[in-house]
Amino acid sequence: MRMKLEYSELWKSFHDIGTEMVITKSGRRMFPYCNVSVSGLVPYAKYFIMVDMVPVDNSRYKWNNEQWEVAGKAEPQPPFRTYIHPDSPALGSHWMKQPISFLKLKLTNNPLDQRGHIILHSMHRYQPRFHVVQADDLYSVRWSVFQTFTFPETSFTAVTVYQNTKITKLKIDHNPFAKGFREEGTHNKRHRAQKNQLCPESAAKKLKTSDKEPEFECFQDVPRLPYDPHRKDPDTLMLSNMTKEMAQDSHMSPWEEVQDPGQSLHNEGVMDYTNSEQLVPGQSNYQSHRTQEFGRMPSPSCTDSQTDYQAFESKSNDMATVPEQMLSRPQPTISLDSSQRKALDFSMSTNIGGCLKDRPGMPLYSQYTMEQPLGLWSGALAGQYTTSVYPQSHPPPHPHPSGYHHSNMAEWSQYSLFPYSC
DNA sequence: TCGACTGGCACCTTTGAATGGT
DNA sequence: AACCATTCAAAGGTGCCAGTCG
Repeated sequence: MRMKLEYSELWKSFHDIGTEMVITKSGRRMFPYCNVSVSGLVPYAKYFIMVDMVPVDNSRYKWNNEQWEVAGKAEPQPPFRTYIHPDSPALGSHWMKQPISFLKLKLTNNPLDQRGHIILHSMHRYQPRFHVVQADDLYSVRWSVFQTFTFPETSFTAVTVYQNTKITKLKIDHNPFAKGFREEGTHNKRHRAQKNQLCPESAAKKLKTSDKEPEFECFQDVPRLPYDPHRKDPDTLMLSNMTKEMAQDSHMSPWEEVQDPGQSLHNEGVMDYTNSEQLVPGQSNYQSHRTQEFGRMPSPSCTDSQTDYQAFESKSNDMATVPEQMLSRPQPTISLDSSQRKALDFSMSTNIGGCLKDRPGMPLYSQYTMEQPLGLWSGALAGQYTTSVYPQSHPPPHPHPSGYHHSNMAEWSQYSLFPYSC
């Protein structure tokens, strides 16, 4: 299986300066947005394609003297969300037919967001990850074969206001929605429009004829992102029928059930971000490699801490080395007796995203899921949970502070729980 | 005091319904 | 009746900026 980032030259032009993505309370699209093409899928097998964003490091940044510099430790990670491409699940032939667009993926800084947007912290760096999961439906995603792809040039700093004016200019130059801010000689269109207020009809007419081409415009040497007006963007569907059905079944928003839980798609067990504390953007820190992970979601019956994750170094330029820390990933699963479930249920109802009140001074961010695929909200009856509770001071390793969790929790990890979570 | 954030604004694109012509 | 092209308004995506907040 191969994945290629479309318009990587445009991404690189942003990356060279230090990509920034605006995040807003209501959600903001990315620009450039993620667009990938895949090959090597089994044409008649069904796949889910997903995206999530992982912190690049454990730092918060500030823009100072025309450059990014570390401004302290990262804030506690907000609820972790995974964006499922709305075509999912679809046949391999469908995914390989044309590039896969994540145009409508939105980023927000609202930790209480109910619309399924990916929640990020401002002034933190993130790296998008693309997951290809071979699964017939959401119920089997949990333990299906998957591969994860990462493109270093897509990393970015989340901001509420652009810091680097060069980034602002690049965005204005290439994003059609920002056309109104482009310069035209000494005056931009905004100024011209103000003049045309005396004669709005002629101004509108002029715009209608001259600004017709609905494409991403690229100046100089930056490639264009083509726009096909005849293509019905699959993103407009927003959710697959499967997801909608699940939502209807549960009388909840699909996002609330599927994506809201703040769970990582895959076990990022020993991701160690602490070694990458550096200025962003580094002047020459662009890494030309691609990373790719291989794995299998654990069997529901597997309760061991280790699974058969594999990774290998790719020979191609598009798929290069796998970070060493990804080679082994713990997969803790625990079975709880009734008293433990009771304690966990109490914790779920009182402490999600907050602190364990009975452990003052030990702020926690809690995530809980149920292992049984059909258990969903009644999963307590199944008696099997996968859970992670970790300090807000991201990242650990940190001695696990909780009293009722897997022994492997000392190894900092965020467990693979998607999508059965709450 | 200052940096981060928010909401409103003007400008723009996108979308889909309505309309008319072939 | 079906198809296509055009028009139009509404919805929504942009960056900017003044004000607010911590």
